[in-house]
Amino acid sequence: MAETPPSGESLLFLTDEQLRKGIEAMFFAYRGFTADPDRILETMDYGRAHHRAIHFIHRSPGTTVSNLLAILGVTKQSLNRVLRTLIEDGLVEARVGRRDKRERHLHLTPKGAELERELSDAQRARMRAAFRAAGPQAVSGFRTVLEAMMDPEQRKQYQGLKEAGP
Amino acid sequence: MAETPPSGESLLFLTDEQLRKGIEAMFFAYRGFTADPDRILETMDYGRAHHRAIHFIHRSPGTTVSNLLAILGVTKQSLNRVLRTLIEDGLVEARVGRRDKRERHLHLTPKGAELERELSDAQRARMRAAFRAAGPQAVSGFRTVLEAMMDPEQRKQYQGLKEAGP
DNA sequence: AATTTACGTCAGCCTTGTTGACTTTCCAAG
DNA sequence: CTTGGAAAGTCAACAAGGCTGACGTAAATT
Repeated sequence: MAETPPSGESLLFLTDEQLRKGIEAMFFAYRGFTADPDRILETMDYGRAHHRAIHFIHRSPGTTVSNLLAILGVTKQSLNRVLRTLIEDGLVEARVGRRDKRERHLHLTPKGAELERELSDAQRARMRAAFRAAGPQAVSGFRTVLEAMMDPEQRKQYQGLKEAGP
Repeated sequence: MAETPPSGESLLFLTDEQLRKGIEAMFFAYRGFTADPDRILETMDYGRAHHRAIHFIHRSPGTTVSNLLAILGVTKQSLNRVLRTLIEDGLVEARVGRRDKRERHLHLTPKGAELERELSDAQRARMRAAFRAAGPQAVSGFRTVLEAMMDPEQRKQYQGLKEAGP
């Protein structure tokens, strides 16, 4: 495909029209991105907020409530409502910290892990199809732009949440 | 089922881990994407729903309510609430259709256009910075992947809303 | 001992989405 | 001309999921 040369002249990809296309691409794609899990969730009593909590607990088992708060960027009251139902329904387990007993370390139960798999399977299937159709080079660009679009704090969360903290 | 075996060349960009990164990139980037307009909107009595309406009316002046409904993917009751306040506040004008007087053709007033500019300036600034940092090739990939991630209907809206319909 | 931190909870509010039922307007087909 | 149905608007009721503020408790820190 005819890529623009990296020389200084073609800054055409920065025109307002191109930017508007980018903005709308984000809007429409995000809808597609959430559509599949949403369909699954709406058959249960859960919503997108539950999905997010489950996703990040799965990603970082043993993470604390305040860690999750920082990642999700919501208030503790809002998160607590979600977390409470997940714990009541036996999808999430909150273990009191060994070293610091004020902390609650969050884990998915087998049942929670099962729902997580169901949700992320659906979401990954779409992402995989999109990735495959677009090819590795496009995927690389996709990730580069998205990362550049994040707030610095969010970028840090994105890059390095390998360990759940001390 | 198992992973598709790497057919010679690396399909490593389709691993579950890579897909998970893509999923989280979408999540965090979308937050950044909406952050700037949200900050502006919260000082007024408006929310993200108002922004979306204003954006698409600006994009397709004279669009009808049902057009907007299809683009935004919400119920007319939900859209109507937003639209009503925008009309009351003098940001949007609803002109009765000439050919079909049931239709309302939506236009931004000067005041509405001013808010649109303020909002999209903020959003474009971030998008521009991200595009510039990533480069044209990455931007191309970004758009390719996002497009592949949309639902077919959304993709159609994305590609061809040049004209406001018959 | 006093303060700070982590978490939970109650109460109340807002935005933005949903359904369902109903009316008005008006184009177009019979 | 009548009528069916599409387009638009409205009212009512409700839910999810954000928010703030206030308060309580246990545990760690100073």
